[in-house]
Amino acid sequence: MSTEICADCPVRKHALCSSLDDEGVITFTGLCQRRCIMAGETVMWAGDESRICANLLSGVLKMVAATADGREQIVGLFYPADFVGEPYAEEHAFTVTALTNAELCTIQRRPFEHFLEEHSRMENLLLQRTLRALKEARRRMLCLARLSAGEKVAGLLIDMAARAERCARRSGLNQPVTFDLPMTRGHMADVLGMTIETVSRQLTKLKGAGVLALSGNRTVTIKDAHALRARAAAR
Amino acid sequence: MSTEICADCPVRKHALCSSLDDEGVITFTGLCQRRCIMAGETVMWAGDESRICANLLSGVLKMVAATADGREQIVGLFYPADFVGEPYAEEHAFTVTALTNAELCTIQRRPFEHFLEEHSRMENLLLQRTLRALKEARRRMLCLARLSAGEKVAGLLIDMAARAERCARRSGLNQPVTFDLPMTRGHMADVLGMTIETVSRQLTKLKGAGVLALSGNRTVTIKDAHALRARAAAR
DNA sequence: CCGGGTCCTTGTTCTAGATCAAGGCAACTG
DNA sequence: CAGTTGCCTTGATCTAGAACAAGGACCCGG
Repeated sequence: MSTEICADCPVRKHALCSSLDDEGVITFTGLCQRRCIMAGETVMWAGDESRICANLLSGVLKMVAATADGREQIVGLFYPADFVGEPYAEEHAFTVTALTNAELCTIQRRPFEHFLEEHSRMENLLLQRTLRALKEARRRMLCLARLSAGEKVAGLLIDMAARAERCARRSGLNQPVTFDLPMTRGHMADVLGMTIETVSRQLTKLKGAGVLALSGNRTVTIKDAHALRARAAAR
Repeated sequence: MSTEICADCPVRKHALCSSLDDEGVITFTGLCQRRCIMAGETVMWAGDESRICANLLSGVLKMVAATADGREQIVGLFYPADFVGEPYAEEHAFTVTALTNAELCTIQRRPFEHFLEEHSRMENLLLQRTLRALKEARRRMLCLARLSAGEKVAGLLIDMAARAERCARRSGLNQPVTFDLPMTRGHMADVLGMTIETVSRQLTKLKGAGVLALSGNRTVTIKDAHALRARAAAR
């Protein structure tokens, strides 16, 4: 019965849980609890005690670092099947907030750490994912520090298009030369370390150059992927 | 006999190996090989096959990300007892170069991964370190994207002073209100995502304000730690 | 159909920091 | 010890992008 919660899990093939055998899943499920989150709602607050971790089932979350005087930087985005939380940390270093409505499969941090000890395949998978996240974060450091506004925006569009494409594949759809941005201009600015205005201007420029078409605020069509890639330059 | 290599290991209490029991150490040592590196020498090249990992015994290394056209960003610094390398990755994403003469304890990547499988305490320690490195990288993203030149330099000085202090503690010395920068202005600029000139100007400004004293190019004395902290602002 | 959100675009001005340029100061080298 | 080299400082100028400001498009509730 406790496995039933997993029967309809949209990410059971991709989340951390994919490393578990049937018996492991049953134990794990017993420790988990599903939770729905509304867009804009915060899941973890920087400075709060780190009590829960979670697998993201659906929706998109942002992880935000902030200075004392309120400047903000998005330091990570989470998509379905991603693991969220800070095991082994006493308190959260960052605030995690939903960009869209979302669903989480949560687990208490301590029991989770304990579970890892006894399920080294999951521990190993988490290690591999953490290493990948670290690599990604380091790449982003180069982006934030050294790329121009144009390069940043082009790069982000490519990332988001790739993400959309993968999701489309998964759900069997096709051809996402057109896709919806999962975030506002403001969030794009927060990811790229720029202002809303500059993001907007760069998009307008890409549109003017015939690289993109924009319809509505969120829908983007990549008309010239080659040109877009050229503008992203980096790596 | 193979353990002898560890007998004089300067970091055996702090490196990944500290998670091993005697028998583990013996096995591990058999897989390791010490290697000396000259300042300026590169240990791993971005794009090359990821064949080795290492524990740093002495010296300081930098990890550099670069764009195709040569812009560079230091995305990580490694100090004694730190783990270097990219397990589970087919190729290196970043270039690792010695800032000072250094000594490494290297191990082939594949055998290392295999060893982790069988020594879950080490795997767990690596996981914890990787999580900490990730947190650190994310903090740095905020720094790179949102802090002013003055805040960046003040913050880096505080970090380096703290690092120097810890090393001094370890080796039994005291009072490192005065310490040596482990890097040139150019490296500081590469860490902070700015230019040499701006770093230099910020240091001159701090000196002028009586916060620091500079003697020679590398030696720094923090005269007013409180003021320095105030200038670092962030977090 | 109106009023007030929220989000986005566009124009103008301003500035932090990059870029360009010129020395200064040690430390080596022959 | 004159010359070279590497690293650092300081000054002058330039510019990408921030900051400020205004208005437009869309949506939703009454």
